[in-house]
Amino acid sequence: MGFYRKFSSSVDARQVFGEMTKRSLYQWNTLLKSLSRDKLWEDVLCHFSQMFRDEEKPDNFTLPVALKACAELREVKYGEMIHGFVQKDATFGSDLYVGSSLIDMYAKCGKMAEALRVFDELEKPDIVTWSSMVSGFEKNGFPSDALEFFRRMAMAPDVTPDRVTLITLVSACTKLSNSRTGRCVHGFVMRRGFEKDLSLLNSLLNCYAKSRAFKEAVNLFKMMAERDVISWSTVIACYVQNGAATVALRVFNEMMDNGTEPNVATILCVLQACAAAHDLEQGCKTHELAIRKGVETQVKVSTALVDMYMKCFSPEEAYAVFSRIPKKDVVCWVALISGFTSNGMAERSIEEFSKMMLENNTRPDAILMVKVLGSCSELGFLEQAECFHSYVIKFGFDSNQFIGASLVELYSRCGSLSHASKVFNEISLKDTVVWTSLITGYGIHGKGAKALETFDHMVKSSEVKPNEVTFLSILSACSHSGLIHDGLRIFELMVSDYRLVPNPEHYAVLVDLLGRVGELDTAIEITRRMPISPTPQILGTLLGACRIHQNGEMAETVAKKLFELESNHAGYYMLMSNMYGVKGEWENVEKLRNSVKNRGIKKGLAESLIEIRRKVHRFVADDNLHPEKEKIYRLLKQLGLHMKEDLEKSVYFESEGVSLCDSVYAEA
DNA sequence: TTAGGGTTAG
Repeated sequence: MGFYRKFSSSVDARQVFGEMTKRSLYQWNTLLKSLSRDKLWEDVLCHFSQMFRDEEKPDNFTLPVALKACAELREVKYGEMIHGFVQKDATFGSDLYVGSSLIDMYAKCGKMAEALRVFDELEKPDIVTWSSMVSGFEKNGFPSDALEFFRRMAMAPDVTPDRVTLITLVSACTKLSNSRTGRCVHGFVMRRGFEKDLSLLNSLLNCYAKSRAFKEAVNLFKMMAERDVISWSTVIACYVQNGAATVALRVFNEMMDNGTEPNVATILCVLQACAAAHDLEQGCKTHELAIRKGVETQVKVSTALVDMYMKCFSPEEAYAVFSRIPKKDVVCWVALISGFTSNGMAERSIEEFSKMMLENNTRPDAILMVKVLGSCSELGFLEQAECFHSYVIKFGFDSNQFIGASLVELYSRCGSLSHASKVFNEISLKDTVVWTSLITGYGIHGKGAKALETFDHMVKSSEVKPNEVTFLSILSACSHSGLIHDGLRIFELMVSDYRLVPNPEHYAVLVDLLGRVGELDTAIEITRRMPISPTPQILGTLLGACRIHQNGEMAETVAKKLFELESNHAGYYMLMSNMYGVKGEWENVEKLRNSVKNRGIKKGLAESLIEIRRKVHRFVADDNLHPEKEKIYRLLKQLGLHMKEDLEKSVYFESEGVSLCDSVYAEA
């Protein structure tokens, strides 16, 4: 047996090797293999160099191991040296093991031209060398070249793709979001007898999920004979990404009943589902699961928990998790800061941001800055906006388009359209988001004509195209300024010229536009004729319009439908109750309020509370409306309790910012 | 007696 034996670790191998006085080539190879098995790449190269010094000539077994180490360490210079050695010796020229290792080394070091040169010199490449090329293109960000190379391979004689090739290919399709090719590969997989290959099917599942082939993903999952934790997690994430968070949670429970043990990745996507479904109960259960598995303080898990608690309207629980994170990164700060803002606590966001800057061990990035500017814009203090603007310039973020757009939005929300348009004009490369921000700014200040002018300018003088959000902004601007004909024209433009499919929000704005000017019949007609079924948001808007124009009969019809769809949104009940109130139908008011109480509607109340807070903030932020904003703002700090105690009254005044603020002011 | 390519949930 001699030196050869299966070492349980490279430590044993090295020890035995060290004690030897004379080493054969085979013994060198065994040692190198053993080191590579333990991923001790530096040691591999170190011993490989030693081998040269001992004048032992490496053979076709040694070279792949050394090249693998170069690939893993991205040591292209060393790899090139080995390549030089290979070229001097004709015996290596036709060796496919050496060839594929060279290709892989160059590919991993990002040198695809060199990899291709090696490949082209091979007389008869086999499946592994072909696959190495496909994988190289895929890894270096050229997925379409990977597909092209695969096509070349399919034409070559004597090579048949195996499971590794197919997995690489599916990965390329995923990167291209190309579910069509994914489907072809799927067909091939089934025909060639790979239909039971779990990793391959999981890759396909992921490809469908990522390339918006929702139905295909679900169908594939349903017909899989075997599923592992990856299959389940992929499909759960797929449901979440397609807006079906409740289904995602159901699938998760099915997975647990099935006896599949969840892991960190599962926990992460389930937390996302809880956040999207605002399901605090399931969220807490998942939190317990994370604790039991000992992964709660992993920064990704904690971040997902912070996000979940924030989206479930529990900012203090979120903060508790956040404060336990041992190594905070910029992403978890983003979750905290944006979470406070969306809970109507923008001031807290700014405080936390200051803390982060003081701690001085996390560098803000562009995303964080966008969030902070967003928090600032919720508060609406011009001086603070200017301060953050100078910060943005100081740290060199001002060339970022997203930040540019946020600044435009910030200044317009602070009531300074002149600052907003100044920032806008200074942005050299204006993308759709930047244009949209300015249009939105004009819209929220009731400057519909300016918004239309900007929109026209965007369409005529720039190369960027308006998208769904731009249309939502411009439609909303028209609605707020009562520009009904322009609004209808724009809606038509969106559908016929830009071929954009209106989403429920667009229909809601359209209904709002018509509702505001009393065109209730037309609004109803539109909800009947639109290709989607009416959402609570659309019906809610319609109900709001009925209230403005005091059309009780229509309101009751709409409300009936609305309550069927959304039975626990307190705001809609309050809207209806308000209508009855105005007409003095107190019996109906009482009936509705009781039904709210009996249903134990809480989440809806929390949502309304946040909405109200936002509205008050915005109202207070507006310079023109209130010169004493600082004073009121201090009072608003104590708002939480006041609002909760007097919630119904607050909701009652929801759309009249002035009355609401006055009532808060008076109370305090 | 020893050697080469791969992926997937977040």
